[in-house]
Amino acid sequence: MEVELSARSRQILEAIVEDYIATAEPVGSSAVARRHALTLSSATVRNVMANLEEMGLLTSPHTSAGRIPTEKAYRFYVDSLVALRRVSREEKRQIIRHCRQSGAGLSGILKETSRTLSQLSSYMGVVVAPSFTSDVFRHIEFIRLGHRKILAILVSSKGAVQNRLIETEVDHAPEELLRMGNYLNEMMRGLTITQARERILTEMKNEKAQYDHLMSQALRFSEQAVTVESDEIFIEGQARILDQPEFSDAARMKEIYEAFEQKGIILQLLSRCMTADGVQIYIGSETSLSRSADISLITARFVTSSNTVGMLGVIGPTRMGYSSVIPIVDYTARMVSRLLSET
Amino acid sequence: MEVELSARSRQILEAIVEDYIATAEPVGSSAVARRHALTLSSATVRNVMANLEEMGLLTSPHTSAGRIPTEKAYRFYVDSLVALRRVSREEKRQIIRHCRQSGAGLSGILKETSRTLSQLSSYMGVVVAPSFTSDVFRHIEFIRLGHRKILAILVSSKGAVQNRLIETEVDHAPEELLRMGNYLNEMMRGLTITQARERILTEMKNEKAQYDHLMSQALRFSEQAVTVESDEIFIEGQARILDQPEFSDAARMKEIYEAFEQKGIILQLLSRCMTADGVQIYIGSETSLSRSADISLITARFVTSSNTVGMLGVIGPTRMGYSSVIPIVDYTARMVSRLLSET
DNA sequence: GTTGGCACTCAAAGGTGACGAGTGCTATTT
DNA sequence: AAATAGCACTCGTCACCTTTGAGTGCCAAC
Repeated sequence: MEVELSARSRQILEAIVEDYIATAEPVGSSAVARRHALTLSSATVRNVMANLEEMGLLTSPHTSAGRIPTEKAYRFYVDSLVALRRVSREEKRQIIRHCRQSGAGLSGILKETSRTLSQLSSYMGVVVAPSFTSDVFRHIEFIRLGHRKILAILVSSKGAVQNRLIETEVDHAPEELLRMGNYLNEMMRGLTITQARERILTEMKNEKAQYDHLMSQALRFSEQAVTVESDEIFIEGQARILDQPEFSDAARMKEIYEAFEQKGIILQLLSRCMTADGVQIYIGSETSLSRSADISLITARFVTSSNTVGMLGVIGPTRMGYSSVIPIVDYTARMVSRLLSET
Repeated sequence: MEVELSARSRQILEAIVEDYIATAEPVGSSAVARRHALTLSSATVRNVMANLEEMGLLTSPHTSAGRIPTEKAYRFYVDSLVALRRVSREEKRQIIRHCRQSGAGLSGILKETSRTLSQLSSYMGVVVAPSFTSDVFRHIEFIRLGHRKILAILVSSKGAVQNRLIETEVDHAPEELLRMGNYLNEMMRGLTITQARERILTEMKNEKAQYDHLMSQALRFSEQAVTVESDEIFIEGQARILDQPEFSDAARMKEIYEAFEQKGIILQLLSRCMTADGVQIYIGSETSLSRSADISLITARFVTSSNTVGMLGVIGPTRMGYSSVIPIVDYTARMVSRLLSET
């Protein structure tokens, strides 16, 4: 889908896209001629615009309104027109400060990052925690909470913690639990969570384990503990999207909010981005989010020292301030990667 | 603010409130006379309605519309008119099932509860986790994650887990961390988190501790670990509120969503409910949530075996189906209490 | 190739009047 | 004296119309 355009057409298209991003109103030929101090009359611009419309880059909502960029136009815009803004010193400061300040483990950092993204972009921030499964196992522990109830705590080397309540058939003494823990910690040292899980399953079939009651118990408990729940995902700044005029109507918004309550959808979407490096941009239907709502998504992945991969980004209207959001997402991903690699 | 009303006035008021709850439209005199098969003409109803308006229980948006209940009317309605529906067998089944199914510790249960509340009421469900602080301390543990980085894990007897990343000045060997943990676990056995915190602070001034380097380190770490973050709060079903006609306008909704992003506000609100037993109902301005938005809140507290208290409830429009939501909240609170007391 | 001019289109905004739901008052019935 | 029927009145809603103006497309002129 290569688009060939003369320099002038490009210039005009850029002007239209940026105008529309700024105002959310269809932009007319005279507005382009005036605002951009091109040495062109509106009539000429009109001719060019007619061309662009024919090429599927613009549409008019009706005959006597201005024109609106299509998805294709946004695509072209971000691919070859947009002049990326620098991330300002102040923004950098904010990103770094927020990354660091949060005290409460991995979740805390990521949640704070999501909030920062939302603040700086004025759209929604979204962060998907690195999948636990490829993290390296660090520690497992069983704590007796009460009669026949124990809490399993699983810690990865990145500080991600997962805990799970387990009901047991018999009551276990703390010493037993300690021995189980030691046994498992020994067994799973250095493995990733996925590997650990496999190891547990093979061990369970092992003859020796089957005769040692305590060991078989330990294996069964740990099998529950390493079964990973759905990934953590942080979406912040949902209210901000209401500022966008195109979402001021209730039906539209409902669609979006419902999409987001199904966090699974986003997860699926984002998992696609995991493979590629650098900033990824999905415009409108490319997001395969709710059918019609004009949503765009700018994401980048971040990595940790143990090579697990997470995702962060910004969700906003197609009519989004790409020139400033793209660098922010990029920079934030770098910072988070650096922070998480300092282990 | 006692309101004295004749039986007939009460009946009519009830009819109006319920009609309005059902339709969200101002209700007129003839509608009342007809729908309720009272042996009264619309003219008579009009007289009564004029009375009720004088008493501040009704308002008319304009001369020739029907009338709308005021906050005061809702208050009176829930205090002395409403006929509570039974919780249906099916609803009970759902509540119980959802409470139990969730595997992932306390947070999981509470989140699921919030979702269930939202589903059954068709409004928003909200759950505030029992404040950790009055929970009994169970276990503390330090895990070395990497160079000069340790993870502190604090577990309460109810299975609530809090973890915190700590950067240390020197690198600690696992054995040291183990000894610290043992020391602290011994020291804080049987105390509540609050008491444990105090204990730590007094110990830190203790001479003996000041000379034992390891001990003083342990105390400093644990002090960070027991410092409680903001309470956990689960709000589910935010999209549902968009179904309510009175919130179909964007400005209204924005107000609400912003209020909820500031979870602190809700927390403050809910903490008031903690003291009282049974179902609490806050109507409109009583919620002291966003000034104007017509929001009501139905809450009940739940308790755990260790006597910590959490809050759950439903947030909806003032025009809410009180007769069915109140029993649902009540029943859910009882179930959650029972579930959490089974330790 | 660019431009000015002009006829044309169409949504948005404003105005008008019929309609009807609902009220308040009063005279009348029970 | 309480309940009702009747009636004039109010006022928002709806359907319909006109006006306005931004914007287009096309053509003839530069």
